[in-house]
Amino acid sequence: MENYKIDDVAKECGLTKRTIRYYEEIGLLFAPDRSDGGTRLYSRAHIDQLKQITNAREVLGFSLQEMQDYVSASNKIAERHQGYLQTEDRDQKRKELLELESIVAHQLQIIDQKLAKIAEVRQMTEVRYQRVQEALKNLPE
Amino acid sequence: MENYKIDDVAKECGLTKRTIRYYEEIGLLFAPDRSDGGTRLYSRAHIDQLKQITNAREVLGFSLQEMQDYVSASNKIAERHQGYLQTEDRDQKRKELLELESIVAHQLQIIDQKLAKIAEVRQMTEVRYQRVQEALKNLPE
DNA sequence: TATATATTTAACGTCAACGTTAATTATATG
DNA sequence: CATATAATTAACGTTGACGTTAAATATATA
Repeated sequence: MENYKIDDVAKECGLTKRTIRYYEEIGLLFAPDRSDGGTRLYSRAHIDQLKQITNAREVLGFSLQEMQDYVSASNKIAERHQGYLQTEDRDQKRKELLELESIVAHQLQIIDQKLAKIAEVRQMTEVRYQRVQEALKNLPE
Repeated sequence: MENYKIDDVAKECGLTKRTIRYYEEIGLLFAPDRSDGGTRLYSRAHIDQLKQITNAREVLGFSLQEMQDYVSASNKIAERHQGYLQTEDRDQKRKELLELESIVAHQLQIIDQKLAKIAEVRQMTEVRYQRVQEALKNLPE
């Protein structure tokens, strides 16, 4: 299992080292293991998660605060799916799942709104592009 | 032709008055006519343009600086399309049009990248949603 | 026309999301 | 193993995008 140092992660994810430490500081990113000397050692899972975070942030336009909720929800779902957290009582479990369902449903709703809006903007931009093309065609030689 | 005051515009566009003045200040919005007393009087065109700006900004994730370039290009195209700016020489005209073409083509490219990314994020979110649904179904009564 | 409400400019304040710097310690390399 | 390069924490700095306040007009309304 390979290890990556912070600069490797930064380059692969297109972020700065400061940003990565900052994300860890505010609890957006899992703290990685450390070497004996204290150097952060990342795994591929960290890199993948970081990429997902920046991707989601970019398309959703969320603040880092909002991203924490987003990430928190998806982590809970991942944990559950891997078989952890199976010890609580039924009512508690159901309640938590229903809350997760509502959160993720809301996220889907936001995403779909974004999709609709971006389609609209694309349409308007496309029209502009065609106008420029037309103007170029109509230019006398 | 109706006139709107800044608070009407703010409400319809979902912005604050400060934001609208700020956009005008940095040249993102055309300065509207004023009453004799100095009160800003907006037309429907202003409102429509402002809505387009906020829409595009939201989906593209542009900074206000980047939006200026975006708006500047679309304004040039609109002017041209309405028959202004027809007096320069052919080479100059062609050069400008080619530059506009490149700018708008780039915008389309960015939009399509966004669309691809958002589709990816939607897919992952959808998977999470299904997992929650599944977990709810598998809950013993 | 008096008065309440809204608008204007100017200036300073704020907050998120990092950037930058410095001093210190780790790790890699000839 | 010496030394160059990289990582760490801590702290202060910066920047974009407005918020807020104040003092002076303008506009709307009883």
